[in-house]
Amino acid sequence: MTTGIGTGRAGIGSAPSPTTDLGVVDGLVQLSFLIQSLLGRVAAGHDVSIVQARLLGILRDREVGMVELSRILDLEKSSVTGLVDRAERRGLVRRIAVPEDRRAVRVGLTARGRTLTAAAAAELAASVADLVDGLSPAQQDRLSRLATALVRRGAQAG
Amino acid sequence: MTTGIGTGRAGIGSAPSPTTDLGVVDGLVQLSFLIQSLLGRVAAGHDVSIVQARLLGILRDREVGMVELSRILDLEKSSVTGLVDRAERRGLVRRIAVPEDRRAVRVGLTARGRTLTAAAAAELAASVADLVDGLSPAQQDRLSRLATALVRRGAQAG
DNA sequence: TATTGTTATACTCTATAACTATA
DNA sequence: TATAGTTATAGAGTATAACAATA
Repeated sequence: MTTGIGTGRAGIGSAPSPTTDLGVVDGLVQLSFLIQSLLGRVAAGHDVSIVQARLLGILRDREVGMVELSRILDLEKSSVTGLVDRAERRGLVRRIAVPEDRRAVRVGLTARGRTLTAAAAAELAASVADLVDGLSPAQQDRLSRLATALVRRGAQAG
Repeated sequence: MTTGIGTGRAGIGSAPSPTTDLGVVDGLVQLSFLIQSLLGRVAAGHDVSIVQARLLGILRDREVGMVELSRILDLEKSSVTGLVDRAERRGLVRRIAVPEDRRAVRVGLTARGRTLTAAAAAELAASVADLVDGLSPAQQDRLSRLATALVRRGAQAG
């Protein structure tokens, strides 16, 4: 990967032999870039950015208000306004008025957005599956558990 | 995390009990967002973006030409020009002429860039270490090996 | 001709500050 | 007053296309 980020104890500069373990810090950091790269390619194949893909993914099974979107995406409200504007302009999402609160809107997928999201999710799954298919089923299972544990812990810590 | 990205088989919508395994696809995707989030916070603490931090990390132990940077970062040459321009304007990197090839430049860290990079790398290491400190040493070791294997495979597949 | 790098242009993404409308 | 959301503005990040200089 040669991302160059991490502690550098096992970076590309220092004898990158195939048997050198990266360590947990560099390993996780470089793995995150690799997964983001896969995600970026899948998204680009549908002419959307990673952020747009993330927005679509969030909306897959629910309609979400702007404030909640900004919390989930960790973005300012105004950034979400622009994000949704651009997605709406491209016919992927729509703003839906909330009868009970006339200040609020909920954002939901259009039919086109739903189609794109389903296709991209399937491609991403295939792409990641391809990445891990060199691991044994037991290793894949361990990896899945470890990733799940970290994600849960990360969700707590914020 | 509720990133919403992945297959959705174990997404936030479907009974997010603490015992549900995310599966290897969603687990890796959500983990990648978590790590990137940690990285983004560390970088932001030094007033740089993730991309800028990545650039600095690459330059930690070598000087690199623009074309090679664009290959490593997977960006167009013109994007790298802008990236290096901004980093240079902030005194973090400098362009160094190459005597043997008067078209070329090599980009290297300034003293200030080096200081920032060392501090940020240490903070990132601490941040990731904190994330994984709930895992047993054996689990951390397994995780490190699995991440390393995937990164190596990803580097091959491109 | 090929390679290295920059410039011009146009978009997306993001934050800050100020604003409107509704609660 | 507080909340939901937008607008205005400025800057970072990115790609495409065209370019200059050197190999």
